[in-house]
Amino acid sequence: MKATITDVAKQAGVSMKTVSRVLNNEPNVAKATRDRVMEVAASLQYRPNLAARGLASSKSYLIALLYDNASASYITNIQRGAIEACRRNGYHLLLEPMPYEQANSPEAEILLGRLGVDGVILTPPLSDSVVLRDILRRLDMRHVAVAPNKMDDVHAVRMDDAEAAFQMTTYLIEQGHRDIGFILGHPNHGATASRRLGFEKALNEAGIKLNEDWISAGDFSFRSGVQAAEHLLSNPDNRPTAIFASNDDMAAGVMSVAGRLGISVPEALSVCGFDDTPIAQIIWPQLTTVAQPIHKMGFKAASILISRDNPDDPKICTLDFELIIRESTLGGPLLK
Amino acid sequence: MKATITDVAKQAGVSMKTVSRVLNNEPNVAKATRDRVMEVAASLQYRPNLAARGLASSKSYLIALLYDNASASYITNIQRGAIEACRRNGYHLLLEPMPYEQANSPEAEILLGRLGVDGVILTPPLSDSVVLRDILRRLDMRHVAVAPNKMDDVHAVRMDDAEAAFQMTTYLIEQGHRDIGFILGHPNHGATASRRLGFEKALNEAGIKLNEDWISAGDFSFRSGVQAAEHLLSNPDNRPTAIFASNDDMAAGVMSVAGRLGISVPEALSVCGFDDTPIAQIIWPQLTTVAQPIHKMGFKAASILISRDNPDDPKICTLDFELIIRESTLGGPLLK
DNA sequence: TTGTAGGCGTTATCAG
DNA sequence: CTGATAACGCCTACAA
Repeated sequence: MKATITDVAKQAGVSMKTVSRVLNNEPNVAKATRDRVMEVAASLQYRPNLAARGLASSKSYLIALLYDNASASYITNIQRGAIEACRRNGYHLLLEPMPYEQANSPEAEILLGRLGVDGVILTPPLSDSVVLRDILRRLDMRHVAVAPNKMDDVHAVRMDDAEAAFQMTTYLIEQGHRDIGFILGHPNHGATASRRLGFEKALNEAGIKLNEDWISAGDFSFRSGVQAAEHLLSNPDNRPTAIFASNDDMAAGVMSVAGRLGISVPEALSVCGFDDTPIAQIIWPQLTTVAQPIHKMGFKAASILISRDNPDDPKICTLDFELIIRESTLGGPLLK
Repeated sequence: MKATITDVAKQAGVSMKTVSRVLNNEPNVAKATRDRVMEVAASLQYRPNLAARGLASSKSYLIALLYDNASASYITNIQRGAIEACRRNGYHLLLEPMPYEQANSPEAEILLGRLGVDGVILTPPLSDSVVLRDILRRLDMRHVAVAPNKMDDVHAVRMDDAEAAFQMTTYLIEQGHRDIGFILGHPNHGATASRRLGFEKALNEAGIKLNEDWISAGDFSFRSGVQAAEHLLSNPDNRPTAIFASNDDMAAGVMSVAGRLGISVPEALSVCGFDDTPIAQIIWPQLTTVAQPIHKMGFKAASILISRDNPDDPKICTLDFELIIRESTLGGPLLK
């Protein structure tokens, strides 16, 4: 049979409350007592029972990560960060996939209701669902959104997607490009609008007229990048000299089409992406992109949930991004 | 305040035990009673408290997924499968990363000890650690290994890696290749040895003498594939006509080197990988590879842990693989 | 600095 | 078929 707190208490000749105090690092325990308890606990291989602890304290020491079919690299990075924060505080991370469509349905409330966790991390595009955030609020569950857009009603960890897209576009313009194509992300994602905004703002400030025809739909998938590129590059006499895809997978799609059409990258076409996923360094030429601090975002999100201070006052944490310049954009018109 | 089982019992005019019976689908409840309880429970938005249930039944309804830095796509697929099985049974999946080196240290026992889950899924390379499996047995924790090699002392979900490598190599030989290079995986992974075994067996049966020089070290990373390819392709007068990489990332590395050296794939060099990760369809030409039923493995693994039958008799479940032939190998010597 | 009593919300036992 | 009552292992109050 497994040792319980009572066993430890008996062996150590103290009350169970004292053992509890020692185990939870509470003050007001004599050092000698503390040491003795620790010793006995170790010798008995005592492990606190999470369920019992949870029942008594009405805490579960569990955090749930809610996600839709985000890219594998994105989701694993968020996970790593969140788990790191959990480990430091004796928490564990639960995985809960939830299709975006379901977020607006009654099922969502049921699923969340039985979850019984201390907090929930929402990742895009779920973090953009107002309905979902309402449900969470109604259920009185702490939650934090990992999201690109500003929200003042919830805790949020974000990155300034618009600013990043602005800077990237400005960089392309500085390379001499004036004919720049843009591939949109999945319409459900808030990031899609933000990135487009930054793109358009940069063109605007540079006095370049927006060519609506060169803004092409996409959904963050490689395949959609291929289709968008086929559209953007279809007219040999009038095509962009640079294409900014809203993520790396779609940028890879562009490169693949360029290769097939004999358009050499970066000499005849500059390509850049967003996210700095592993693929950015695997394709050739390597991809210019925006590195998001995804790992750190996961860490921050979990930390906010775990910390007990000011649970009410919504806090927004904006993290830095970084432009990663690689070969795929080193061939702008200015170089010719 | 949240509704408890007692509230439901009062409202429905029955005892809490009866409510409990209804909720757990136990027999011996009159249909009328059952319906009434269900109704009240719904109207009260009653959700059973996991901690309380866990305490009383000494079950946590939690399964942990233990993993090292497996590839993002591998780990997310396992996750999806495992979660699916969990959901069907009211379980949840906990994520526990653990570096392979740590698996042999005392920390592992501590971490696992406090985990308090009903079962553990081990993924490669952790599933190959005898020490880790011993710890789990000592802690009396149910576990199932997702692993390529045969083990008769634990529950295991596996795929016949050796056979898959054998078939793939045989396929290459049938295409007319006799000079075939092989890139090994990470030495910590049991899959590495199995795949090599299958490769060598195929050469053997075809009466082709093994060229040790053409078996190159790797570690499953893209970078290591690049290095291995640089080695294998270094001598223009004597190089393999096909390279079989132990996974897709390394195969992508090979293609990248081939591109740089002006060796066209598949005309001058056939390349194949293993795993059928997304990258296999993103690189060009698309990669011939082995599709593992990773999702299904995760599902099976979780199902075994959840099911309560024959918990002692170790069961091994071998799943099917599939050879996926794509462009990267459609240029063997026979075609010329 | 330490201990005692009571309860957290379920499930299990055993009687009706 | 149903119900009272006792665990389950820990934490929170409140005493001492």
